[in-house]
Amino acid sequence: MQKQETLSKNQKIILDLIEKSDQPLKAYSILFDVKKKGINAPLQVYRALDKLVEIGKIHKIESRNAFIACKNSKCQIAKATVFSICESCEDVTEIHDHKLSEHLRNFKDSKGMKYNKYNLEFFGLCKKCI
Amino acid sequence: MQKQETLSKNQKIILDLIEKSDQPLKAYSILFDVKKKGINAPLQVYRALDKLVEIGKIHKIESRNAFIACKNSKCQIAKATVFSICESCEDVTEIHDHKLSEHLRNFKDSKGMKYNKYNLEFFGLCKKCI
DNA sequence: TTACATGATGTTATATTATAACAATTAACA
DNA sequence: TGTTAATTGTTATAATATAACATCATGTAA
Ligand SMILES: [Zn+2]
Ligand SMILES: [Zn+2]
Ligand SMILES: [Zn+2]
Ligand SMILES: [Zn+2]
Repeated sequence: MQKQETLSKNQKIILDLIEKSDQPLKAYSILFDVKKKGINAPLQVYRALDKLVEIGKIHKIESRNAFIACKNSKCQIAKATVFSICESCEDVTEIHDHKLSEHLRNFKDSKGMKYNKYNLEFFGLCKKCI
Repeated sequence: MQKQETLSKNQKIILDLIEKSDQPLKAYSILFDVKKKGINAPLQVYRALDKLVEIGKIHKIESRNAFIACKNSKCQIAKATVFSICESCEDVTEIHDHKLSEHLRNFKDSKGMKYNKYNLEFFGLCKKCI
């Protein structure tokens, strides 16, 4: 079987929903919303989420246990992500900063570890909440 | 009442345990271990963990839902953390890299957000697991 | 010293997030 | 066409985390 190019039915339903939201969605809120489309169990949601994360269509915001669509065509693989998170209104934005990415991509620690992925989350207050 | 300087009984018990481990511990594994010391409920553990995180004695590894002691006297406040995580053996190390910290501390996004905290997790394979 | 405020504790119950295990179906492909 | 891998559906359960309430201890101030 060749590598999947098209999304499956459940994957499409769930990606659509996440893409329509500009903010991260939680798994059980997704579940609630897709029940009308015949997706009834948490596992169906988590399986689709896993796949979508794997192929880089969405990212997981680890500190929030929530999922947001990737709007950057460049990060087709979710291996290098940077987010800013407002601790007041919980607004989340994916950051694409070339200089920062370079710096992180080139980072070498003192232990000779080989990195293939990173996730950076900045916390603070957005303009509206300052 | 002035700001607390000494840790409470439960906080001490739980910090001791985490400091004895060089690897992150999960809340319910902590709970299991401290039952012999009279801590019986998850909430007692989570309350101590919250406090210890707040004062910078421990850090939460967000992608693993686990807690590790801070061994750096400088990061008394858990506001700027960098970790390397081996995806094979799950070994976690806190990274203190001056240049990287500077870069992250000085990072300004295009939206004018005011940051007071960040957390960066690198994933890969450690020397033993390559 | 009495009242008050704050922080910590103990306890029961419950909410939230995520996976195990198994059976059935669908889609690519040799 | 038979084989394999991916996906789906379903039930149950594991793992992570918080709500709500009562009590106790300690520092501050009238
Ligand atoms: Zn992205
Ligand atoms: Zn905000
Ligand atoms: Zn630290
Ligand atoms: Zn390793």
